[in-house]
Amino acid sequence: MMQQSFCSSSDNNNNYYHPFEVSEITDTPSQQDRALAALKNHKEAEKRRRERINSHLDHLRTLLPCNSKTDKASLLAKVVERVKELKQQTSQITQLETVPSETDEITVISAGSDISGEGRLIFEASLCCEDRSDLIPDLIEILKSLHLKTLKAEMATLGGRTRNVLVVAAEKEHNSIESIHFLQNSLRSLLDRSSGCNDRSKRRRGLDRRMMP
Amino acid sequence: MMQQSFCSSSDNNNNYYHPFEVSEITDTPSQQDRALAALKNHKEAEKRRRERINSHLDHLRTLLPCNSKTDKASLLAKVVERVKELKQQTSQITQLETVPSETDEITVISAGSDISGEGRLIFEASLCCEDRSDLIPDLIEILKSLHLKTLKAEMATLGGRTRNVLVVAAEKEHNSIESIHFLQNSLRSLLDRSSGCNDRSKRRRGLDRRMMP
DNA sequence: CCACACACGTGAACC
DNA sequence: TGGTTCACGTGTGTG
Repeated sequence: MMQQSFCSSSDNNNNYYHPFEVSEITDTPSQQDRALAALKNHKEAEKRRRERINSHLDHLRTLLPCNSKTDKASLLAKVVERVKELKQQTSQITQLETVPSETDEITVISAGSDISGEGRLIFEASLCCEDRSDLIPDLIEILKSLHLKTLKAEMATLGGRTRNVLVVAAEKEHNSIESIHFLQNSLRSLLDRSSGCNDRSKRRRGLDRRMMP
Repeated sequence: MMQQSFCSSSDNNNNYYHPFEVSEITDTPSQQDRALAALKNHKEAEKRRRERINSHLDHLRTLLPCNSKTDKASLLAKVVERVKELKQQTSQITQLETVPSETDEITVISAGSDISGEGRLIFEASLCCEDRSDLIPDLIEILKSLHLKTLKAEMATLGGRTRNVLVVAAEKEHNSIESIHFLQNSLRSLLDRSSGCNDRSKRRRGLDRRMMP
């Protein structure tokens, strides 16, 4: 190790004051000094870089379920897993358009947009119809019967109409297309139950109101 | 530098037939062989280790909003931020007890349980009272007026009673204690508006029904 | 002794 | 040019 720094930087020859110390290289003393200083600089900069990286790694160790003795590689592997996991959990929990419209609507779409498909199937179901007090209980019953887990629910009411947007997760063992159709049909029957008791004469109660601004 | 590759891999001295090539070292030829093989092994193992770490770093690069040319250190800094952010987002989006009780209740608690206090203030507000159709719009109006962002809303109705559990976030510039009291008072007035029109004679409509099983 | 993981100093490459 | 980042081979410590 020592010979590295020796032969690379500290070699100096043709020193005017100590000509015998220098033998085979043709650098001037000033060139020597400069090279030496550069090497020292380089060494210190590299050390700072290592410290910066390691400090971030230590920080990550405190954020994950692992002690301070876990490998760098294992730690990074855990980090990768955790980021993927958290990303999937939160990717669908974002802004949705929840303002009720004047026309009844049912939409059920697959929302598994991220690449890592190792999680559950995620759907976004939207139901827009006249408001009624039993709507939510009925909706809950439907989700329960279909074994769907609600990750997020947004509800907005405006002028007697309501829009409910649900992000739901189905277990992996279920078929994606089937689950979508079941949910669509169930919501359709729910909407049919509501029709006939419309009350369009209600005045709008205010401006845009949404659960998640 | 050269002597590294020289003595490590490509050179093969310690030839039994040229013992004089080794002069000042006291190792026997077999010892030399073993040392050389060990060094080669070591070199290769270290390379594998580097590749393992870098492969995880590359994987992380694909998971974050950054190109493939970002620094290791900057990348790790981004990862730290992202994990903290996602952790906070999802730490509060977990199971909550949402079954309505027979007694009216209002609770507002600070839910900023994670150490990193650089995020928004997070509260969990729970309101349990008789169900009425205007409850949700009124609740939305309150959150809007207090500039609170709803991260999660759970609602359950059971036998004409309802429990709403909200996880809300307040901007950093607001005072934590003040926001809690404002929210508590607003919910109290909301509950007062409901009282007087109770309808306890309603039969329970079913068993436990909750939005998020 | 060997397998493993880490820090170090250095040359190369890129602005 | 100098400043910064990377890969490399090596020394060292721990199990």
